[in-house]
Amino acid sequence: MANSSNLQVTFSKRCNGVFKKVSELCTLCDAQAAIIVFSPGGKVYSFGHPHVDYVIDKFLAPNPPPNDGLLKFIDAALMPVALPQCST
Amino acid sequence: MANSSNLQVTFSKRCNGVFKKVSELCTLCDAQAAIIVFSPGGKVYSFGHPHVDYVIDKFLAPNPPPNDGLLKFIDAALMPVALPQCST
DNA sequence: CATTCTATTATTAGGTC
DNA sequence: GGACCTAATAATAGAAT
Repeated sequence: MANSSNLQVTFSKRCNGVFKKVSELCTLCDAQAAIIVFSPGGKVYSFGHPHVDYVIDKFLAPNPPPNDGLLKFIDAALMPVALPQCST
Repeated sequence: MANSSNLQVTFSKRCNGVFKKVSELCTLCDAQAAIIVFSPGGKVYSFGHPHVDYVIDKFLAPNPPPNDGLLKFIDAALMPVALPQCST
């Protein structure tokens, strides 16, 4: 593809193509899926089956010990620091 | 497709196809994207550019102002607590 | 931006290994 | 589960609206 206005057109077409593919994957194969796309222009497009948020939640909070990825980071951030002891 | 073992095969093939399409969308169109798929068997497959978590954060935390949602939560978690004063 | 058109290219189901 | 093959189907770039 050539310049940056064609890029936007190509993005539109391919984005539609991907969304269609994801939709087909869900309906034909009985899968649950979510896709989030930020265009070069900054706009966000999303699709999810049964819902985007449902799939994200399921992804972020898996049943067997959820301490992975970002959640692990948050857990670390929430760890209480050792407070200075007050000597009387 | 016929029975349920073929369904698994079809899922594998189509899932790979979708991931390739998403990958192409990112590289060819300079987009940021994340996709999460739960197979009929319950296994999870994910892909994201630059990272799955990055895109999810950006999706969950709308831009204006940048310190929202999860990032805000992390900031709050990192805020120093008021230390008890030591009275002499 | 989205849609339509069309020749070209890529994906897919089904089979086999 | 994967990798490879092939005929049938679908997606895509580019130009125009």
